[in-house]
Amino acid sequence: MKANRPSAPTLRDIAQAVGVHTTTVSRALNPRTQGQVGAETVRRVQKAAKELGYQPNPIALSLRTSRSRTVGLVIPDITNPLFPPIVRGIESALEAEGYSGWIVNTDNDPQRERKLIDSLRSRQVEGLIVATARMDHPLLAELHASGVQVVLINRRVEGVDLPCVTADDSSGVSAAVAHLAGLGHTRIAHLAGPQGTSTGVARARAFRHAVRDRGLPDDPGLVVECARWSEEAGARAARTLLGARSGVTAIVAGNDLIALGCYDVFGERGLSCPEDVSVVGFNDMPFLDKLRPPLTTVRVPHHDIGVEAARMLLDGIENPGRPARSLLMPVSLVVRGSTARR
Amino acid sequence: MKANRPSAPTLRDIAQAVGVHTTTVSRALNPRTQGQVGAETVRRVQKAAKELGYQPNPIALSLRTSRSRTVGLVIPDITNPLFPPIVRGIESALEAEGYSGWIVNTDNDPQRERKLIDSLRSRQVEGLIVATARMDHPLLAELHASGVQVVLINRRVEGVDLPCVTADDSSGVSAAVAHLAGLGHTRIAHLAGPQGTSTGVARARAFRHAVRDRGLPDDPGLVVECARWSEEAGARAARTLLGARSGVTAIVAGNDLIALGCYDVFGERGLSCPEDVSVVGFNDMPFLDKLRPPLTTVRVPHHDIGVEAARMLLDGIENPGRPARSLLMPVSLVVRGSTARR
DNA sequence: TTGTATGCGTTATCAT
DNA sequence: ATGATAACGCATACAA
Repeated sequence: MKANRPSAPTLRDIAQAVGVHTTTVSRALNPRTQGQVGAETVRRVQKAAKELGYQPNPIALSLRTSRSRTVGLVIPDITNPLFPPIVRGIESALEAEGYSGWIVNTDNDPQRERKLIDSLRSRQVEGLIVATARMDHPLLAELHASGVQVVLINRRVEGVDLPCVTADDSSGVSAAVAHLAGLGHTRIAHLAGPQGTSTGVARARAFRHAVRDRGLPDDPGLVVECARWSEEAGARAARTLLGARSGVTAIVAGNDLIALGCYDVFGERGLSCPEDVSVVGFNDMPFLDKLRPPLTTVRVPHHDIGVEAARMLLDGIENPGRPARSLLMPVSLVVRGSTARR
Repeated sequence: MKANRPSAPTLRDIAQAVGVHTTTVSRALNPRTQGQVGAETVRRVQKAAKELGYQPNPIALSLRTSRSRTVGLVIPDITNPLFPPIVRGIESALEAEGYSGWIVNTDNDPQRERKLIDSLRSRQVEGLIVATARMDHPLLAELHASGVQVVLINRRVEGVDLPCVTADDSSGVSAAVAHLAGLGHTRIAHLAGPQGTSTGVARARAFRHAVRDRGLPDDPGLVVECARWSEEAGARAARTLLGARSGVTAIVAGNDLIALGCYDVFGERGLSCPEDVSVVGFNDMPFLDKLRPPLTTVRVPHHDIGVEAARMLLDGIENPGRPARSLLMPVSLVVRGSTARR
């Protein structure tokens, strides 16, 4: 036997209960239009609404208004420990304004990304927070051109003036290099993130600057690009770097996962960290303090990045046409056990 | 200047282009009703639809049909590394059937949970996958009673016959105890998860059975309950356990986070693992192999749990009234460095 | 085989 | 201050 599920009460139900027209109920319940309705009527409508347990139907509302109080969260993969804290930050800021977020995972597949964003748009999301930007990203340029509200996190796009919230990559890398130089390291290498991403480029550039500023060798062989921001790609690049017998004693990894890839290669080659080689990561993802050895890394305020990105997006939704801002979030070096005096 | 964003084409646009009525277009595009339309008309309609880039409007569709091809994912906190793989599993199974999932984080707050589930329901989700079940959970009982499709993961609810997908806790704990006993440990303790959750109870019960079956002491002092499934709660319980000077040489932790709490306490007390005390976790969350020491744990097929839960839910949606099944997913012990011979 | 009419729940635009 | 009407995009009972 099917459960007897009474369908949710509508404006019409309230109207009937109170003895007024649905239009009046709508106005009485909408703070913006409440003034148009008699005070006594408002009172009775609100009472009835509460008694019936009225909840506005967001779907009907969307259909009518073409809005949804919803934004899309476009990330590569929620399985990357970087993203959950950002997502929570985003959602807490959205929630404060009565919005909510819809998460999609693109797996860095442009086709999939396009499909998912289409689906998001067909659901009338009012904006997009995008963490998958590549430097050359036609889809984002397209969206921007067609007036879709977009905020980028962690990444930028070349030649498109999109608002973004990123970590201060330059300061972070610089602090890492300073730390290693202070420990007496002179041949410092960089396992760079993919150079198709602005973050990869920014960190690599910052690395070269930092190294040069200290009068250390800016040998091209000391920078190896990783194909992806992953442990495996990091390991591959670390093998190249370490195979070249370049006398490297310290590595600035593009991010924590790449640093983990280094750990794997140290294991393979019988190198010990930090005795033989020091490593610094980037991001400070969870549980890094419990690794063997605990990873020295650059802490990034993920939650805050999410909060700021959400605020920026809501701001753009409310004030379209406002010029794009870029927010640089402060980072800090967290010294743990993976770095030691040379 | 506002971008000229042409609104998405509707059935009406196609109808106009082809010169038929919207009804005909609707039928021609709907596989189920295509037979009612002339083959030639179908062809022309489909051609026009493709040319115009028609995408059905899911909101209008929802309003009309009270469905949404959407399900709600109710989890405590996406920041817990346990959940992302499950979420991905769920989404891949949903995607295959044209469904998608909407994630909400309850933070284990019943008020918040109710609010979020209300919001999900008002968005016409066709079902719920719930990971936040407590043994006594009136809200879930309510939902079940009112005919909402629900599938539980990781947890069960007492006295309510809800379908669920869980790890085989009993086998996992049993394997952990067998492993430790095989290493010569006799005083084995259990840091149990919250006893308000079925998982906490199941693992604790399995622990006592396993210990007794081997003729080892089933001392009540050897089981300490953690207030939450967290590192901090695990540490607190570990302090209690280790403070009691009970001669414990091995610990079966309720889950990996609790095991990490043990690591913290070992650090505080100058105990070394596995020399002084062995620890086994549960779940095999990411990066455990890189801890100091690498954590021996019970691997749970998170992705598969997600896949099965989603399939079960879709099955329930398509065939309401089908009896609830409980699916037990196989686990396996992963031996690493946190356990050693006594 | 195709078209007409209606309604899902809401709000905007009129009119009263 | 309130009501009547229409429309958002779609699917369906009914008519032709």
